[in-house]
Amino acid sequence: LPELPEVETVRRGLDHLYAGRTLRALEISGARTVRRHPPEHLQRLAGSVLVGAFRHGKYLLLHWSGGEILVVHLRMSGQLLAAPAGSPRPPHTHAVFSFAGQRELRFVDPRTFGELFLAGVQWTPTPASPSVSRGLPAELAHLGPDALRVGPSELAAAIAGRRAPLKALLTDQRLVAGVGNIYADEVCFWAGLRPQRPGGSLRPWDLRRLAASLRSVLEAAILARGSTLGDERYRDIEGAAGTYQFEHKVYGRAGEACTKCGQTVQKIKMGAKSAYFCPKCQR
DNA sequence: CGATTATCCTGTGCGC
DNA sequence: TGCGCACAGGATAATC
Repeated sequence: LPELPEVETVRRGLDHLYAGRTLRALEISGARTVRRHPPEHLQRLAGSVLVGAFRHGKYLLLHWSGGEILVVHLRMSGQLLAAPAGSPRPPHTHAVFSFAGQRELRFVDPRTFGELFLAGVQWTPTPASPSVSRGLPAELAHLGPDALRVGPSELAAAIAGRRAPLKALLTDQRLVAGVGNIYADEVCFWAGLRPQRPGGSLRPWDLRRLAASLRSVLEAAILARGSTLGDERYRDIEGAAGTYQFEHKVYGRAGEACTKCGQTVQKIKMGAKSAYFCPKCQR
């Protein structure tokens, strides 16, 4: 579910509610929640203060006073929810972080695709290897630049000359980190480009519009605190829905009239995913 | 090298 | 009502 705007909204909530607070205890109950190292390793965070919450693409990075970095990815159905300690826990609560001041942070994830792990935890220590690449933990070194920090020329370089469809390039986290199915479609709409256009077919002005659209769509979506779709799976850390779904131009609007030109919004299959676009506004 | 496909899961909504 | 099936915001490994 969550793409960059939703993850950024959660990040801000984490920073606001938990930065500066001491983690008293943590429980990991989900069998698949921590899979890159033994779940017990997370216990070393107990007693640490959350220094701050950061984000790269769709990954959250929680920095602790002991120097540890807890990486969180919500994948398809994960949520981080703040709650008073002891209040009833929702179904599929796989991890609970208990902070000083009787506040809990729950990791809830029905589909169990989401994960938590401590960055840099190795099965066997590798003394000389640098654990940070481009300022990121080694586990995230494969990610491209964050979609909000990518420059127009950097974006153009990732797309120019590529045969793959524009949407596949935009959602390839190795090229640009943070764009998923919803925002790829919305960015393509604002850029006036069909999602199936080969990257290499884009002209310089197309690439400029694309870079501008990427930024403006993501910024507007963050202002709206993300998109909460019909299944209500995305909620911010305090349980509030986002409102950017009301501003969607094409995503999920197949068969409806384009708000700009009145043409019928089309839905096509691109690989396993659907893509939505306006055949008149997007070429 | 690049594009499809299968996989990990649960929940929901649809057609019959 | 109830059943089976398709589909869902993601990422990655395998396969052609």
